Amino acid sequence: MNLYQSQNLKIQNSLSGKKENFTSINEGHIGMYVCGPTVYSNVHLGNCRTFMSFDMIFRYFKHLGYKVRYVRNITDAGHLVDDAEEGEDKIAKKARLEKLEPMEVVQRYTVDFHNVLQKFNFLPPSIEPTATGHIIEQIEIIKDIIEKGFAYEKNGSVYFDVVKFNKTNEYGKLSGRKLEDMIANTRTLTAQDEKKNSQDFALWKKAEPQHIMRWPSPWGDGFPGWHLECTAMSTKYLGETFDIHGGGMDLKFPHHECEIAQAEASNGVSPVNFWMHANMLTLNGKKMAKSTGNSLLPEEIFSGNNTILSKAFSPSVVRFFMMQAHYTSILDLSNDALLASEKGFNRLLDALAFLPKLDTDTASSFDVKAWKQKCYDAMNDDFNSPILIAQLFDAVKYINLIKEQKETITAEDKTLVENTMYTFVFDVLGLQVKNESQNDEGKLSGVVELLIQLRKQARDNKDFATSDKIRDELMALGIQLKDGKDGTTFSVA
RNA sequence: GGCAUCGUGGCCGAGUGGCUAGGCACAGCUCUGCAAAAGCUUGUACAGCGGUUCGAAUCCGCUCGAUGCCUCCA
Repeated sequence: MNLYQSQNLKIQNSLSGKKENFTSINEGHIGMYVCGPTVYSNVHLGNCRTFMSFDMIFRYFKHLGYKVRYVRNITDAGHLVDDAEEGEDKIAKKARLEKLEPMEVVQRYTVDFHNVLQKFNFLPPSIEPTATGHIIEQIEIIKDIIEKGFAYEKNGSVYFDVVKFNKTNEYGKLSGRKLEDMIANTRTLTAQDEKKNSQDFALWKKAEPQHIMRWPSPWGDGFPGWHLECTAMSTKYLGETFDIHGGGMDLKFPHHECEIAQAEASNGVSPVNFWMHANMLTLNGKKMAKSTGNSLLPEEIFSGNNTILSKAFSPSVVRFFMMQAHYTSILDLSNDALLASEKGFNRLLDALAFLPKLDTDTASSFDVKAWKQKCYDAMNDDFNSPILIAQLFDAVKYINLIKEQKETITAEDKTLVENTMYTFVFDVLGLQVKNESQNDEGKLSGVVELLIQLRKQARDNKDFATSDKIRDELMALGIQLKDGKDGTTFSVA
């Protein structure tokens, strides 16, 4: 029996606005699609939060015993920048500025993206398809939508007829918008002469002569519209209707709304059972976005090379910080919050490291089985990682009290606590024990151990002047000695 | 302007019609030669005003404030 059969998982569905019991379309299997990054610059921390939320979700599904096909695309075809730069997409623009081929830009930032995700300990998705690798599929969908009467061609471009679609379907059901309101409130744009209606969106865009990224199509040379790639790739790899579609909150409208329209127009069925949206990471109370410059790169946090934070933070600390908030809540990044997370995370790791050394007893003074289920209950309630972490700290307290001999644990329960802690901390939350480079650390610890011995001799001889000198001078070098019952340890700041 | 979300103790951040979230900081205690570190213990908060209710921080209304989307964006 698989775990998922005994755990009652609920998921907040953006489509209904409610928390719903989760069942997959095919027993034991889950198809999940998450909108990936546009690779025209370095991935920033805000992007990472969304992917991290879904990484945690992916990990929990796997832990529950589901076979998951997790598809996360790479958008490498670029989108239009704005009307002032009609016909030139983001990737082509950047390429010109940097004197690079568009695919060179794509390659550079795809590599950067993967590097960052690896540092954050992300599991790779099952399939990571690219938009440019699925031009044929996208063209086929456009042809299909035109055939079904929901799109029209104009001057080499193809547009989706939202007004017509809305007569038989409901455009705006995901974002809670009404088409009439949208039309009434649209700002007048300059270059929408080709569109029948302001809310129509491009499925295919004619390429101007200087446009580098271009493909032949039945409507002439051009490139696919903004929303089509996700429909093409999700349908290809997960089917016409699949279990979960995720992405950032900011993609809800228009991107995901358009995806629904395209899929329904083409396949006649609603594409997704559960729409999940991860909320924004803010910096100084504002959304992080590359376009406004209000952003932090992961590398800047790991290195401490930035003007916002007082020190460097490891990927696991950042990950722990993010996991302390629910994925549907806005999370504000600050130095104080990261410092607090770092301390808390270290306390968790310390307890975890001590766990195997605990003495066991004939009885447990703590209901370990009930605690374990509480951990599952937290995750089953729409992946509530902050509650899970609160439960983990309950175990930390318990472990520490056993250490102080104020609580007891049986050998069997100890194993259960160990397994459960490891499962949730490492497998589900994806946290890692800080990995210090072995070579230099080895030498350093040899030297410090020697000084610790000398200090102990001095202390035994009540030569506190010498012992304090060793302690204080090391502290000044950023090496802190920690006196415990079982001797002295140290940590490097 | 339209749509939506949110406003929780010093800070971060869960939750929710009656029952201690948790982390960090602060304080007290234990430990210590003194410290530091570590551990334990404690803290009673839910923007404002009105309403519903036996009971609301939680539901409803209004006000104020913040944010997101409406244009590429995780």
